[in-house]
Amino acid sequence: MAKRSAKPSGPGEQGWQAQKSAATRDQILSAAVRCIVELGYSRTTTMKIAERAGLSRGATLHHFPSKLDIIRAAVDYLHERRLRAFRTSVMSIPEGTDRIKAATEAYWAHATHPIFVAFFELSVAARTDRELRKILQPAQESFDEEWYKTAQEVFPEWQSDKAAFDLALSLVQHLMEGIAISSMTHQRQPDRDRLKQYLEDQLRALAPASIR
Amino acid sequence: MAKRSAKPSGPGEQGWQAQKSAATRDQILSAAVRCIVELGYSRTTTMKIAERAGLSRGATLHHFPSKLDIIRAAVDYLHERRLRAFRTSVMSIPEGTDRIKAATEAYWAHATHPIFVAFFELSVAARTDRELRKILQPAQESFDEEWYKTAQEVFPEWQSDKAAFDLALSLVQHLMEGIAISSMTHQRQPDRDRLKQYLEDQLRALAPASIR
DNA sequence: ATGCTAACAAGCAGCTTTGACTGTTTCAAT
DNA sequence: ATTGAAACAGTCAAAGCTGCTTGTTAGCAT
Repeated sequence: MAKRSAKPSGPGEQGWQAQKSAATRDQILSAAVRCIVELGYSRTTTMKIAERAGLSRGATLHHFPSKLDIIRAAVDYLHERRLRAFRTSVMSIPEGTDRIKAATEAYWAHATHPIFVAFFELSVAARTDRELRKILQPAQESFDEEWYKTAQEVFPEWQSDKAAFDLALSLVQHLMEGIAISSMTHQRQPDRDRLKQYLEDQLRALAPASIR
Repeated sequence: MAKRSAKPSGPGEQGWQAQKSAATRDQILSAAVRCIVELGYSRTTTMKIAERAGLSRGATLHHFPSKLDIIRAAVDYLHERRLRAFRTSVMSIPEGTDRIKAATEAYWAHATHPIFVAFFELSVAARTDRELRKILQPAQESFDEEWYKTAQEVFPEWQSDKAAFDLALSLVQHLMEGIAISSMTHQRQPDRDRLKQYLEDQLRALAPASIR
């Protein structure tokens, strides 16, 4: 076998083992998320996760001693990525463009992303699973806060009419998620685009004139 | 033991056994629905169902040879009651009243009813369970049709503007269900009443002047 | 009254999943 | 080089769930 770099551990770098370990951890969590999306939460087993991660079941159990530990880590993993994806997509809205259209598109992209599907699966399972709910709740609340703050940053001049702003956010959130969930469970939804267009129009009506 | 009526089986009546059997069937299905609502679909087992129905597991397996048979029957059971509840609540709207308010209240009552919760649980499970989806799909489609027809009957003069009518129905359905689902998973939703009021206002804007 | 059948009860075998335990290889420090 | 620890792999017992099969009671027809 080829000898690797003799230097064991630089200041910022980590050793081979730690690096490999982190990579494997990510593989496991990624596999767990894929399982949740493809099989649903209840059919997600440690074996299926290991299989998709290309590891033995013993290996995954080495990194995460119990199934719930995987889920716990997967929630953090999902939360981080959801926040990042959402923030970057919203923040990348150019100055002069139609912010309302861009923001609704951003939320729609979020609500149809596999990450959202995974969160949704977990949320539904958490309804009847106290342990899971305890794990999930902080992430949900954190995301809600963050998305509210982000919206405030994108529409600073809307803060003059806080009631309308809050209503608009609620409307976006619940309607978008209603449509997205409906498109997950029922497979057809003929009015999706029309509803999205309608939502945009209504948001414009709620927004101050300066946003239009 | 007291002798029961010697007449074995009148034309419309059924014998003791058949009557008892039907009652037990209903107990089982009712227990199954309670399980789905309280435990979620995946944690609903034949043992838990039997326990809640006050029967042995063997007895339930006598009436429904497999678990999926119970689910199949439970879907029909739910579908029937959902339709009946929805129809009666909508049809009982008095002539002179605010039909839009009454109809939205009716849909809200439907979306927060345990029957809807059960259907929702099943829908989510069906996303990743082909067998269950095959069972559920007809009931879903049937309900969608029925609720569309019912709405047409309640608002006959709205049929002049079919596009607006369809949009309004989609809006009600997706927004209401979005709110309802959100209130199942997240436990708080401060803007629920405000959103409901907003929805009503928007429906009035979509409706022809004759409805107001 | 006497079979016959339906309504239940109870136990058993097989499968799946989980967590723990044991063994093996690879890395890193002395 | 050797020793210790971490990263894996594989096996095992325990528990839960399902469906089948056998046994018991109660209604129904002849």
